Amino acid sequence: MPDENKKIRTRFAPSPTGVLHVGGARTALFNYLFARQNSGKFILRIEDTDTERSKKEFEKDILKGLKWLKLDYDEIYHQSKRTDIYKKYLQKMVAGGFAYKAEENKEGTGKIIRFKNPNIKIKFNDEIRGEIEFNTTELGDFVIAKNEEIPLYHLAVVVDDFEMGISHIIRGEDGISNTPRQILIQDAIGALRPVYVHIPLILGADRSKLSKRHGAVSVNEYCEQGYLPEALINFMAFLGWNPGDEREIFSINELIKEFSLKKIQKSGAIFNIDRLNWMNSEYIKKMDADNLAKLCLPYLKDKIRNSKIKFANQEEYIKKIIKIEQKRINKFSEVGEGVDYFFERPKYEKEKLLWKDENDLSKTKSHLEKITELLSVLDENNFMSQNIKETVWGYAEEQGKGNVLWPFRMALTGMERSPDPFTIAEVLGKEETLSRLKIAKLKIEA
RNA sequence: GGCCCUAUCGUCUAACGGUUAGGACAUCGGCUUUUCAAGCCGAUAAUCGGGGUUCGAUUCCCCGUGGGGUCACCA
Repeated sequence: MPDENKKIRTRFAPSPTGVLHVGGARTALFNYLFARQNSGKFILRIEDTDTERSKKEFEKDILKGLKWLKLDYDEIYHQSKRTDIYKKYLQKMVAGGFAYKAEENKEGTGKIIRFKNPNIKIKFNDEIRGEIEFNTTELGDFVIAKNEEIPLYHLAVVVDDFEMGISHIIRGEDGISNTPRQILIQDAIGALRPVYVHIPLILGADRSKLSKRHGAVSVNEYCEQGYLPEALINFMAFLGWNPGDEREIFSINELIKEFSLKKIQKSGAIFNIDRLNWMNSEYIKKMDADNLAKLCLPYLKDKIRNSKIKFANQEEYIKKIIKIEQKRINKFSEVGEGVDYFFERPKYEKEKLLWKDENDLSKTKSHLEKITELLSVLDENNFMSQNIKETVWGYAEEQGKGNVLWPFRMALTGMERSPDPFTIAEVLGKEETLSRLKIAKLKIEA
């Protein structure tokens, strides 16, 4: 148990050698939650000591992703700007006999610095795994810097965590094997040992660590596809953590309140996009119409521009479509899928107008004529789904619902699967609905 | 391969050593001879194997096995 009075400080320390994927974002989230829960500080540290592999574009991606997820940090550091600090420790370690200069480095820019391994057993406590023991003999005299100016990962991490007063190191399970080296360095520089929390990894479909190969895309791509940050946060939190009861939907504030290191899972979790989709759809269903319309609109732009339908009131028309789609879509990018009939007249074979239990097209034609007749008397301003349904329903029940409603729907959409014809007719409006019914009729006659 | 971590439905997971092993996603079916969806209801589906400890192990211990991670002058 950490000292009650000790300031909680956590950090997320990505290296900008790749995008921010869900694995990294989830690590950031857990650090964020724990810091906020304890009125502590959440620190972002860009580990860009490797100038070869570090790229500004990746750093931008990471920053952008954290911002989108609203995981705001209290302090930010770049290791590339801290070489003087590392140098100081390096010199101290060499002077103290904890490290020594060895052979010339590969670039020929000075001598590498090796840590003088005391070859001891290191025991440390992990908050979620308990005691872990390593024999450091197998580590050898590992390299901690390419030269005094160029520190390597282990040295930089330990110095920074110490200098920044990090109380809890919450990181991926892949950090476990790095821990003994880091503890060795800690002891050498007289640093306090932080609390270690190694969280389980997020795995790809093939059970291996998330990497570029299987869906380790930037969280920003989830943004582009129309996922809500709140949904992604909720989803990621439940990968390796749960509240212990059966609740599933948690806002960030609820997470902050209920998050607990003790309830973190020990084994890895496979990233399951179906579950993310479901969760996102839950959040979409709760959105108000205006906000939803605003966020969906970009995904409809092309269809609107190329539309062959003339809109009486485009804004209303699109809003109605989005309202219909709200129940259906998992993410905003799906809003335009399978709704082409709202933007152009459907194309279909006349045989499609036949309900499965019917084989007489002339009957289908008379049904279409009857629907046309019934709808003609409806006032344009009353051309609402409910009214349309009431107008047609009696006839449909009398003739067999499938016999009447299937061709009605087919005439409007040309699709075997779509929303019901009443809803669609309302959106299309009286004029367009009647036109499509007429086209269907002519098709049969032809 | 060495070292380390780990093991409940297909997936995410719940279960003070005593439960008909629970929930969610996905799948399938019903409400519904109008469809997609939503909703409600229902179904299929799991404690890796072997030894212990115990009156009793999903739970504790050991050994296997499976899975993962890590073994750079990367982070």
